[in-house]
Parts: sequence; structure tokens; C-alpha cells
Amino acid sequence: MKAQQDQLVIYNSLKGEKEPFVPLVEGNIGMYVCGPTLYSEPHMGNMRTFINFDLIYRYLLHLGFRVKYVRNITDAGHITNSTGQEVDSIGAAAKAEQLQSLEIVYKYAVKFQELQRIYNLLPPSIEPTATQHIQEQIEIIEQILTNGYAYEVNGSVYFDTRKYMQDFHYGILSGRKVDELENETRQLNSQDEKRFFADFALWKKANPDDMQIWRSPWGNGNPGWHIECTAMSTKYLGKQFDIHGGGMDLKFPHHEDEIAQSCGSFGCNPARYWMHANMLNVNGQKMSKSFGNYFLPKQILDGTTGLFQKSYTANVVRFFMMQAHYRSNLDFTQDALNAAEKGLSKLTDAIATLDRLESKEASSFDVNALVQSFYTAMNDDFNAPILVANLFEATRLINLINDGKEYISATDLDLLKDKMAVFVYDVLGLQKEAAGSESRLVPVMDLVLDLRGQARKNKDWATSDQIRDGLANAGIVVKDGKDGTTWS
RNA sequence: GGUCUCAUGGCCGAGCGGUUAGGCACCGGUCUGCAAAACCGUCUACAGCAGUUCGAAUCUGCUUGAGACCUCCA
Repeated sequence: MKAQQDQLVIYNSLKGEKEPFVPLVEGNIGMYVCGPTLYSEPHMGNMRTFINFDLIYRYLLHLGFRVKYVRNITDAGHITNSTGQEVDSIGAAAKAEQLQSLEIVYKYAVKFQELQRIYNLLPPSIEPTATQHIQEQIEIIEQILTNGYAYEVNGSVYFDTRKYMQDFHYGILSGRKVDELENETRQLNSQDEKRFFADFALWKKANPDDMQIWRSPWGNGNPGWHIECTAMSTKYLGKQFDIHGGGMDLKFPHHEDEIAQSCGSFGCNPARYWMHANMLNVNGQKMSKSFGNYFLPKQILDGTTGLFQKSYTANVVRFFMMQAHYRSNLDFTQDALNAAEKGLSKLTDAIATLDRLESKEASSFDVNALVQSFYTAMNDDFNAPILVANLFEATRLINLINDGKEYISATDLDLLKDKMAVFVYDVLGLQKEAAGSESRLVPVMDLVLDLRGQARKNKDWATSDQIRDGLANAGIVVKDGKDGTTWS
């Protein structure tokens, strides 16, 4: 696997280009991904990011890296909304639902856990929460103050962007240029305590109606939105680690500010490689709460999205997402989901066929090259769509072997079985179809199909078709293949 | 308004200077009592206009269209 590890190339948002991946410590990877803010149930778009980073995590593990994967849960923090007001979205949700803040967080954390299980996400190594790390956040803020890149005003602490820009590059990640000109065009709120429009809160003085309040050297208050990730990534992965990921929409200001906080306190960018997953679209527009065009991951499972005429399994949704690259937009449409459903079925059928295949003396095609193509695809910035295309090439060959038009040696067959399973289940994270959920039906169906088989043998088509139609009415489809009759 | 990204066959979606992406649909075939399913094969597109090049979906410029970010967001 070391040879494959050395081939891995990652697109680094920091530089805007692909570069060979070299971990800080050979064979080890520290990866931090910004998790959800649990003031509501994560929607399908949120899930896409987590599914994509799950793919990345899975492939890194498969390559034999020791990966420490930290994904936080945001359960506190004040953010600045579009009108310039500092708001506590969790507190707001708590008030709306007449619950305490942590009740809100816990309620949605349970749902998020369930979604992770359903969509087959591997649990991260650590899932820290902001409220468990207030002390660490305070310590980093103190360090930034000591270094002169922050100032205190009336019980709140703000990051001093102008001071920071004298020594560091604010905008290194997002490409944003911050200048005085913009300061003039964007009016500071009259009661704003910030000295400069681009300054952001590290600590915010408590409001009388805040639901959660913590003590600090600057009085009672709440941590700012961006400092929690700096505190938690530093605590668990160190001042500098390998990969920092998150959704594209977090690039600015969240990740830019994380870099500023790390540079302002420790003097270095926290991550060597910044990775950004792209958004999920609905009718060409980003799925988001504010647009109202979102739906919940569970709605697609029970067919209640209102957008599609039928339901889809989590496996189909995941496979659908794997057919687009993580850095591309992806359009969620019914036709595309139907296509994914059929394609997945074709792929899993081929894996089943693989078990029935018989080997010959030699192989009629280059199995090693085929397997290598799986690695080549994923080593190129986790190009899952190419991997899927190559898996379909394998599918075609498997079916041809089954038809006797191609052949494979015993060694190659073992290799192919192993790698197909590895890439489909371990890397893409697809789940083997749960069999036996209707176990009581199995002996009944065996009996019914046996009777129908006898009728067919006797060319009693009337009885045969009567059984088939009757089962169809009960929602059971009978298929007569050359190897016997199957149902589903 | 500022910054940036993208425009690929009926649909979804790879590609980053020369080779078949792939899936779904369509069509043809195999199988089959019929049907369905399954399998095989076919289908050869790159928004428009100009340019660079022996050669461009791929590079450059312009035009048109779409989207994202610019202190809510995964």
C-alpha cells in the first residue's frame, strides 16, 4: 500500500491546484472536518459533504494510513448574520421550540447519529463539541490578545484584521481582498464595537436573554463562531495537521478566520491541505435552508420529499453521489436517481455473479491493470466517478466471463473478488443489500414458485400467469431467468 | 456592485492538447410459452464567435447563459 500512498494527489484549495500528498508524519494523517451546527436536522445537502469526507476517510484508511479523523459538533457560538447582528442560532431554535439549548443540540445530535448509520458513515475518531472546549477557546483568545491581533471592547473580544494584515495574508484561502475602500462602502453599524468591518468576534459579551453563558477573563459571554474549530483541531491534532475539510460555503469567512486565528496565536496555518466539498443542487440552485429548497435525508427514504414520485434507499443516494466528483456541483433529480438505482443494481448483480464464476488456466484480459485502474482513479484527488466507471468496466467483463466469452485464472479471480468488494463496500461505502428482512416469506415463495414451475413444465400457462399476476398485485415481481425463477 | 466558478449527447456526469469515460433512456440482438428481468452491442456530444496549434471539449480573447461567495449555511 505504500506504493499507492505515494501516488495520492490532492487538490489543495489553499493553492488552487492538485499536489502530491505528503503527510507531516509518514503513514499518519490528521484530518479535521467542520461538522454540523445542530440547531435543526441536517438536510441532504449537509449530508453530501459528510458523505464525501467519509469517502475520503475510507480511502485513506484503505491505503493503510493511520488516520485521526476529528469532526466537531457545533453546539454553541455566536455568529454574525447578514444584517450584521451577532446571533445565537441554537439559542434561537431553543426559544422557538421552548427547550434548553442543550436539549436542542441533543435532539438533533441523535438524529444526526441515526443518519450517519443509515448512510453508512464511519464514525470519526473523535467528535468533540464546542461547549466541552470553552477553556481551550479562551486560552487561544488570550494568546491572540497577547500577540496583539485582537482587542477587547466592553466585555467582547474582536480579531484585529488590520493589525493581522501587517504580518500575515488575510484572504490567503478565499482570495478575498480586504481594503480600506471596502470599509467605506460598507457602513459599520452605529453601535458596532468593531474597529474595522472585517474584524470578527472571538468572544461576545453575554446578552441578558442568552440561554448559555460562560465565564471568561472578559466577563460572562459566549465564544465566537470560528474559534471553536481552532480550539478543537489544535487540541486533538496539534498546531499544524494534514487535512482540513468542510463545505465550500465555509471557505469564507469561517476557514479564512480559522487560518487567521491559528496564525495569530501560533504563527502557522493549521492545515497543509485544505479540501472543500461542493454543494448539492436542486433545479440548478444550491440546496439551503434559506432558499427553502431543501429536504431531509429521511424524506427521500420514505418518498415524502414532494419532489420525487418514489422513494430511494440510502444506498442508492450514496451511489448517486459517488458518480459525481466531490468538488463538482451535483444536481439532485429524479431521472438521475433512477439511473443510479439501476446502475447500482447492475453493479451488485455483477458482484453476486463473481461468486459463481469458474476459473480457467489463464485470464483473457489484464486483471491487474483493471484493479490498478481503481487505484489510479482514487489516487487522483479521490475521483470516485472514474472509479465507478472502471467498476462498470469490471462488471462488463464479469458478465462476459459468465457468458463464456472471456475467461479468468484462479489467482486473478481471487484478486478481482477481493478488490471489487474492497472498492464497492469499504471505499465507496455501499452496503450489502440486507437479505432476509422478509424471512418468513422465503419458504412461502419457494412453495409458490415451485408450484408455478410445475405448471410451466406442464405448459399450463393459465395457472402460471395467474400466479404471476396474483403476486404482482401483492407487489412481488417474478422474473424467469435461464437459471431459474427469482422474485423481489 | 466586487470576487470567483461553470457551460459536455434525451437525462445525470467524467475529462484538463491527440486515445471508448461511465450510468440511465433509446435502438438492435441473445435468452424466453408470453411478459418482465438479465446480458451483449449500437448511439459519438462538448453554449456561440474568433484566435493559438500539425491537432482543441481541453489553451487564449470576446459574446451569451447559469451558479457560488461577499460576515446564516455543509
